[in-house]
Amino acid sequence: MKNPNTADYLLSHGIKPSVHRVAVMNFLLNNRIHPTVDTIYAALAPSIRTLSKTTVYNSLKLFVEKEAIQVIEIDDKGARYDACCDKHGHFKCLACGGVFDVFKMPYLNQDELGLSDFKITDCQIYYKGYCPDCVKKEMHFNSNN
Amino acid sequence: MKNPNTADYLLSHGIKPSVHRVAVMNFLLNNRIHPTVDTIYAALAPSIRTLSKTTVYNSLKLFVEKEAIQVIEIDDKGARYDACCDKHGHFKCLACGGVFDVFKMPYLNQDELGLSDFKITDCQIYYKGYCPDCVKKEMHFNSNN
DNA sequence: TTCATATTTGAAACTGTTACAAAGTTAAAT
DNA sequence: ATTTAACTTTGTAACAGTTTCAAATATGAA
Ligand SMILES: [Mn+2]
Ligand SMILES: [Mn+2]
Ligand SMILES: [Zn+2]
Ligand SMILES: [Zn+2]
Repeated sequence: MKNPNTADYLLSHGIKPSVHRVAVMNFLLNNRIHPTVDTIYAALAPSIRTLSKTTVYNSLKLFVEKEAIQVIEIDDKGARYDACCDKHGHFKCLACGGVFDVFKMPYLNQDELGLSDFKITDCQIYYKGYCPDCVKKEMHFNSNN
Repeated sequence: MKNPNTADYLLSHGIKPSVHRVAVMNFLLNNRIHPTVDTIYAALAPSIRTLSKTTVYNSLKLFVEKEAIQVIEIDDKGARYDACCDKHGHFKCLACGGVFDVFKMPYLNQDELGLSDFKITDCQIYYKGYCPDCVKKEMHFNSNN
């Protein structure tokens, strides 16, 4: 499970690859589901008995700072983390809570947007609604997620 | 201050125009600054001595449900509220906290996005960075807002 | 005035996240 | 091997924004 590529990936972003950090990064690289902190912690805690949730928070925050991953703050139900740093949008299903990539994005030019005099450091595009599976199942009225 | 147009606006969205609701809606209509709950409460409390922050929360939630306003959840520092329900993006300055409208948006077609089988109910576009004023003042390293 | 209904309040609960001091780990220098 | 300094991790408590809820208040029709 301790993929050597994962340690190299962290090193290439100036992150010291501790055992816990490698485990968290590895999970993100191998589970492209935009997991929450709780999902990551729940998945890793059984096999890493000494892992604390604070360490998951610490690691993810560090990864984001070092631009090894990106964070998706699509609602106030818990941030999602994405090992893919390419510019892309996200769709969140209000029924099942799943987060889907939206890679086919229109080209956005800073001048065309009327933001010539701004310094843009980040752009996030969020869609919400119901995913194909939930549309089929008519699961249109769920509450949480 | 009790603008009759504001009561009519609420009524047209199926909202009973109580004194407090009219005050909150009125503030949003006359202050297009994407205010937070705290900003609204701080502005109204002096003149409406009996106003509670919970009522501001209640009113805004109702307005959003009835689609009389829209909510901008651009970060976890407090939701912003916008009397303009037209589809547009927002830019938040990381230095001064100001939220700016981005009306010149590219056209986004559901099929072109690869979301043909999804049911899209909402789309939000968020930019972050530094506004022209803060770029000039080189206020690039503020913490809060 | 009475009654039913709707609104508002204030306090407490809740959620995701952060701060922090103490404890543990690592590895270079001695 | 031992010391030392720097870094990592932990667990708890604090924090911020928001929601819940029962009690209090207001509204308005009969
Ligand atoms: Mn993604
Ligand atoms: Mn706006
Ligand atoms: Zn779904
Ligand atoms: Zn600014």
